[in-house]
Amino acid sequence: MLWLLNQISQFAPISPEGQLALASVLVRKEVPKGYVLLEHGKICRHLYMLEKGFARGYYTQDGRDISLWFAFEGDILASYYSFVTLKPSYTTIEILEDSTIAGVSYDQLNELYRNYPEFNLIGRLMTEKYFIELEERTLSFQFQSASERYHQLIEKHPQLLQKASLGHIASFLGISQETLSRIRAKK
Amino acid sequence: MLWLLNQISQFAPISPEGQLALASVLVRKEVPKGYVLLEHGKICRHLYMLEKGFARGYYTQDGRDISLWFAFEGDILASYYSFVTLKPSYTTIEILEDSTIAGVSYDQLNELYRNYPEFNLIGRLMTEKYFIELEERTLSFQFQSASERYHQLIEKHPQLLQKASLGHIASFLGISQETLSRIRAKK
DNA sequence: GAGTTTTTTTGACAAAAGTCAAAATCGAAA
DNA sequence: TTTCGATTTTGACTTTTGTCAAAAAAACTC
Repeated sequence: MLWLLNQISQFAPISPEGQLALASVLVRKEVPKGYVLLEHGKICRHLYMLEKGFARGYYTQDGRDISLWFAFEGDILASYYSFVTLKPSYTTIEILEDSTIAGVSYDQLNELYRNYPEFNLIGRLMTEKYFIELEERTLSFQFQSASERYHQLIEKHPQLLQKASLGHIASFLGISQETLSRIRAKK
Repeated sequence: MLWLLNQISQFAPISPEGQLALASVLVRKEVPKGYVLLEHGKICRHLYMLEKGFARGYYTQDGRDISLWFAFEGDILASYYSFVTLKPSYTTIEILEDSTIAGVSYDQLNELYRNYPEFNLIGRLMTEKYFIELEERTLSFQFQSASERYHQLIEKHPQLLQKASLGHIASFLGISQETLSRIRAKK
């Protein structure tokens, strides 16, 4: 429990009452490798943070799946889109390593927002953070070649090579697995 | 003034006091076509909304500029990245049609956030909205061909063809102008 | 450790997109 | 209207990436 409070209060300090209220609704779970946290087509009703482990989100298109993101420790596990709009998620969330997750349900979070407005500040700052990260990713598609995107990704997350398959990484970069293999081959 | 209050309160109702406070710090400006609202390298210290007119944000790379977004009425004009982090903006914001803009400065907005916490809710909801739009754009790069991206863009914003040059649109789609021209040629 | 399954790499070819240069078209100004 | 300048299109060619199939390598199971 403490861990998540700690993570969140890095965005903005939380009052003791807020901390208590959050702690009382927090859910903490151990989930095994292969577990599907959110299924395509279902509504995302929980906002989890990955305390320990590894996961990814992906779309399915014409039978093949395309990675949207990888989650490391401290990252959010949710379909923002579905969680915010309460519409069915396009994303499937798959646990890739035995993990510990902690989070709150949609209803509970909105209770928190209502009763402890300070959480709106945190919510805003976290959303801003993820917005900026996503912006960077969008720009990488617009500006960089596949090879540049790959090398930059590996530089930022060297662990990724141990944790995810090349197929997962290739689809994340928006290229075929063969192209990624060739990028890796040269130099 | 009323217009902007109206727009914003679509995200969440604002108390009369909040409305007054916002109104008292709002800036409203007429800016001519060609005006540069934010220069690359400068810190974005204002959050404007486009009341009327048309604008775009772009990066410059190797002498050529690449459109990041187009802004229609009701859209935000700012470099989120720079505004949130107070680091120099990579984006340049250019007014493409005589426009009316309305907004607040960084300091004033943070005063509002501090004195009227309800604005954090609005800030969060607006950021969420833009996050989801950006997510869609990112996916389009990962999933769709240039041709699909083009047709979808035009379907969503038919006015764009009247307002922006093909060069601007091509760079927004992440392709060369010649490729866009050829996409348009076939059917 | 042999055999099976999955992942990764390689080869051959096709399709998509980029580049450079020139031509055609469009629009505003004289 | 004519002209100048910018935008858009077209042509020829190159580079990048995709696809399908097969081979090689790695990981897993018994």
